Amino acid sequence: MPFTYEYPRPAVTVDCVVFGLDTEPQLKLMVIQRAHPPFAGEWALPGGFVGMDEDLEESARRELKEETGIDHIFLEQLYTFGKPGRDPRGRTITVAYYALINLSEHPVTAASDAQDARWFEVNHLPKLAFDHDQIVATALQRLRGKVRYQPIGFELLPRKFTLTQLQQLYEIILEKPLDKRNFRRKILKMDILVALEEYQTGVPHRAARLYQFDEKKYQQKIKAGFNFEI
Amino acid sequence: MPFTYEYPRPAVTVDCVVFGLDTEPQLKLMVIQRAHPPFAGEWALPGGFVGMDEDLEESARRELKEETGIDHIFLEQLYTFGKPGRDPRGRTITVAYYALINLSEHPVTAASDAQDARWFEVNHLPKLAFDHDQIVATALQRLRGKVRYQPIGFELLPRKFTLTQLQQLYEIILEKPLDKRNFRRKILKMDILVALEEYQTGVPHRAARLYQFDEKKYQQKIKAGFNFEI
DNA sequence: TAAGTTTAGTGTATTATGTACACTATAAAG
DNA sequence: CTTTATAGTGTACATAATACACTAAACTTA
Repeated sequence: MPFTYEYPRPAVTVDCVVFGLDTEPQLKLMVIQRAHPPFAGEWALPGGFVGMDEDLEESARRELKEETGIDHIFLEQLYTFGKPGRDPRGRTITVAYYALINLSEHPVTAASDAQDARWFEVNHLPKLAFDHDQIVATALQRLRGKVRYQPIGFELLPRKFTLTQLQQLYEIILEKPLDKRNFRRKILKMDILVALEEYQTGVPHRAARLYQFDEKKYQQKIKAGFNFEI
Repeated sequence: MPFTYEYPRPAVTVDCVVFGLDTEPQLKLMVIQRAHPPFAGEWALPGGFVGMDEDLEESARRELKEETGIDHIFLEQLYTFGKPGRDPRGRTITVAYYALINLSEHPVTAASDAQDARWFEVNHLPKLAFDHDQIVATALQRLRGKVRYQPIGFELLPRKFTLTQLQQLYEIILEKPLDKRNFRRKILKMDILVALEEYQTGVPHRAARLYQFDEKKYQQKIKAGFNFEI
């Protein structure tokens, strides 16, 4: 049963707001330099057109891989932006996704569509093409809101991490200092971390214990209605 | 600067999940009976195609008005559904919105596109066309999550309401009983309600005081980072 | 090898918030 | 004026949030 009338249709794209964290205590954003008009040479979010037989999230993952080499990461739908005029080529609706990634385990290689792919500190972003500034602002708001009551922050850390790293992550996202003892008590009480018999290496001072996020325990606690507020 | 290549494009629609409440302690959902194929005669969410020069929210409001007569209500973007195959006519991406409405102040009149528009209790919904069941489930989840930390529930009540009505609303949405004294203390402490010098009428027992939601105070408190958890 | 430097790791007292719980007040109906 | 139905109120107890400072361990360097 095909469409009986054909209407003029908006173009549909996906865009990805990819947040990353490495050793520096600064949240970073992945941006690409556009190879083609409009806005050729300017910075923009990785993204592109939705394929006719592709699910939306699938499109987002494909574009991200094509343009930045990033694959297999946490990705969640953010919001859909569709104001007429947001793309000079004509009516375009974009479904925005946001992603979290641990930089030290995911090298980035600019590819095909993009001339260049780079990490910028979220507090020092260049002007972005289209309405991408607004999309990033929305993503930051979502991230800050969500991290407060869902432990998504682990996605930004290596698989094994110290409690100090975890605390710094929360401090960066929430933009406020946290008390070490209170933070540890709270996060350990959630009982979703496994303390490993391993310690940090290569530091010129006492080595910290490593922990791992326990996805299974977390899923169980969710079902039981447990509260993960920080 | 027009598009240089034209791709085949998905169709883009909006769908509205409209929750309503009247005197019965039951959350209701607005559904329409489809006048045309596909799924002619079946129940579905109000919605339709996005106009080429229309913002997404504008489309949602227009469709809602055309199909149900409902206008000027709380409306917020929910999620975008785009799995290939979700519409038998061909690839269709729908941007879903959810709305809250006070039934006693908003009569519903089925119009044009829809044969019939009706309220169903959310716990006794008929099978819905397309993937609309899933969209409703997502909306319910969002409503339950959101009502816990944002006072959006007022949208479901008349402008002037009693604290008992407000409490019942929370009990309906959260599906659990709340303590009267604790509830009142908490909600009044937020200081976003105005106690009126007016009382309920027409009840065969002591009349309850009426309150009004104070939008200005609420906006101020939001800016000050106030917490509205129930 | 002792002293210095740097971060890891730990407990307690105080305050604020959440929770559980039952009676009196008021208005209308009969 | 008694009955019925809902409105409206306070307190004691348990739990959670907050503020705060020292010792432990590992490496560096004199």
